[in-house]
Amino acid sequence: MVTLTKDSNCLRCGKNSLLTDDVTGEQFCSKCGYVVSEKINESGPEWRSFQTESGVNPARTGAPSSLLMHDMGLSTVINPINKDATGKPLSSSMKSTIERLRTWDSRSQSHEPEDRNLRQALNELTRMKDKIALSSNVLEKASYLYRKALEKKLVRGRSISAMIAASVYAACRDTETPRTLRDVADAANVKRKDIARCYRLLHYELQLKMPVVNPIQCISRISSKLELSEKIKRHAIEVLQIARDNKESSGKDPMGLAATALYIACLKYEGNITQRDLAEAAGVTEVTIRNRFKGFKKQPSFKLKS
DNA sequence: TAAGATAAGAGGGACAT
DNA sequence: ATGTCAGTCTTATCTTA
Repeated sequence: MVTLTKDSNCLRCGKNSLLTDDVTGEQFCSKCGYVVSEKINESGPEWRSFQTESGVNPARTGAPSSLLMHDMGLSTVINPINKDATGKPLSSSMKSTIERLRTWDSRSQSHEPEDRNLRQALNELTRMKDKIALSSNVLEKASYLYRKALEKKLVRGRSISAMIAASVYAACRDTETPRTLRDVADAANVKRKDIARCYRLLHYELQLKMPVVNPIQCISRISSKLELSEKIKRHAIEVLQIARDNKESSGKDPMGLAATALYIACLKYEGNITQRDLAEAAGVTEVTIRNRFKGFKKQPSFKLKS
């Protein structure tokens, strides 16, 4: 789940104590709590491509994953006759294995336009990986979803970039990796609106079951940007729990909720954080924070502890 | 200068037509 | 399929303390 990455120092405190959450791909400092969400370091082993068409040098691939190669790493033709190298018939278990391999083999080779489409999408995916920190977990899931979308002909008439971006967003949601639609849109250079449309389509057509975004996860992201203390974070989480119990949080932007909770916490302790600071860090407007704030204040069990 | 208020507009879900 | 409605969020501008 959490592993130590060597040779990387925290950007804030300089200590060699960065940890990586393997699920979300997020790096954070175990000493000061700084979260690196902009870039992911090359810390894994070097993986080499399996496919060496026409004798080219083995290239370094983006991630250690066969799903990320457009043909699953299979680029050979499998003999359609069920005999082994010496001409004897294959055993039944081997025969079924070969059958399965042939299925993938034909899938990777028979649909030329789809294959080209997938190649392009996976290119796009690797580009996005470099812009926002994405774990291999998310990348795998995203490419899996995109394959499904291709299968169902959902990409027809839509832009590849938008659809792969939507797959990435869906993968993030599914793995509870805190990335907003906006983050993904910026990384993909696609309009937020278009990705949202594709995401809804994926969600509907593939019958995806997504966990609800927990605003508590947004807190650490925002507070890391503003270098807020642990005390404030804890208080903000309490505020969020009260809000959730009062049904004040349903249907609201989780980033807005998290920002408001932090704002309330900042009012109690260290008061020199403004709405604008929080709004900018959370990627919402000040007005949203104010509206949430108004809603929070209405709750009977909520008291502005001074 | 930070915070609050207000208004107009976009986008999407629910529901009825 | 298309339109309406309530609700959310954003942008912009003005006012208040």
